[in-house]
Amino acid sequence: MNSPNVSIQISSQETSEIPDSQASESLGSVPVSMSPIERFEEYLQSRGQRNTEQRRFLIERVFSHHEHFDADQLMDQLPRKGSPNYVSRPTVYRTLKEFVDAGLLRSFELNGRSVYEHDYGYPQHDHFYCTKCHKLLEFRSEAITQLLEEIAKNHKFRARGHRLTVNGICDECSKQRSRVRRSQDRV
Amino acid sequence: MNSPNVSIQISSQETSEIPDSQASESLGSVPVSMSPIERFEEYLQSRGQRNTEQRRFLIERVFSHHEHFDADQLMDQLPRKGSPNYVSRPTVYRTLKEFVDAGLLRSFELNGRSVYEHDYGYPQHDHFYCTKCHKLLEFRSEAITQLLEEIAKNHKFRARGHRLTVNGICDECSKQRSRVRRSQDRV
DNA sequence: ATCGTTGCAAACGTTTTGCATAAGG
DNA sequence: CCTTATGCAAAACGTTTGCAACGAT
Repeated sequence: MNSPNVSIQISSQETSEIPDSQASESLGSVPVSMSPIERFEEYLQSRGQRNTEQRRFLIERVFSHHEHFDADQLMDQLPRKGSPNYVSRPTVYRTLKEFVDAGLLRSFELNGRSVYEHDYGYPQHDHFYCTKCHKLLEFRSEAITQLLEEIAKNHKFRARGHRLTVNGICDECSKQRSRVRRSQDRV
Repeated sequence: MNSPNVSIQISSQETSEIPDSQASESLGSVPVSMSPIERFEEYLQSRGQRNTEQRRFLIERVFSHHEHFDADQLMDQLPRKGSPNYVSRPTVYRTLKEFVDAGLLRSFELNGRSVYEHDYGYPQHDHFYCTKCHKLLEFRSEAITQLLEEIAKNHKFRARGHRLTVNGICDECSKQRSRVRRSQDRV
């Protein structure tokens, strides 16, 4: 495999200032009253689409735990061809796209693949990406959102969201520094 | 073509606070005394690599003007097969990767392709991405860099840089809003 | 009965590779 | 000369598509 899969850890220690409550209008997430499943059903209905077994199965899996994943990782967790709830690769891709359209998931690109994460009902956050262990760590900062809103306003840019990834070395990897040391990582 | 090519405009109106001078240690760019070409020569020497005609030609092209580009866009500007300074596609890809390794270029992914931009000697900045006209606009904010450094420190994360893209609609497209209006953009 | 959805296979677009030849040092 | 770099062709990668069969409404 070329690019390593990405694992996830949540680091939710609020970083600074204002607690995350009133999610901001243009850059934050939206308060929630339905479950993802209900929300998706509504979405499908509103567009004359059908609530199939595969879609039901996938949404259940995807929202059963909070984790970042890509299409491959999701497929790996699903029943194999021949087993009861098999879902084909194209359908997985198609359905993930629908989840994004429906506002249930957000996606971003990392190492040449699309990574998905919960959006619906999940607070705005950004990521640290450890270039050593390839873990993706979440962090929240209302200050970033506010700062970006201000900057966007100054530039007359109508912001609809942002993608921010801070690259570097996570605490864990920093500590292991002198452990194995293969050849010396290019920085 | 699947994903639209990305054009670039620079919007360097400083957004707030501190002027960009002392580029910060871990997240900013580094002050410069050599030209990109000299710097690359040094890099090659230090690794026992060769300064070939193709590399010289490419670095000259890439640094002749400041613009974002992807491999395709670069290839389009280069001489065709048969012409004097033809450089093959694999070599373009290999060389771009070297430029990144050498610290001359930075790259990020957009719509499933790698986009490159000057790094060496170019100040830290981030981007607005207009989802309507697919233009990439630069903006600079020292405040973001500082905020991220603080957040990283709080999380014991050793930051080595970041990627930030604010998505939305640029001023120009906002004004044209009611002009054509194809179907109503999904938000 | 209709029309959206699925699985399959095969395509796609971007990037990478193996290898023989060319050329820098 | 020795080794790295190049160009070619072909592969690999993640993702998407056309289409016939299927299934929800």
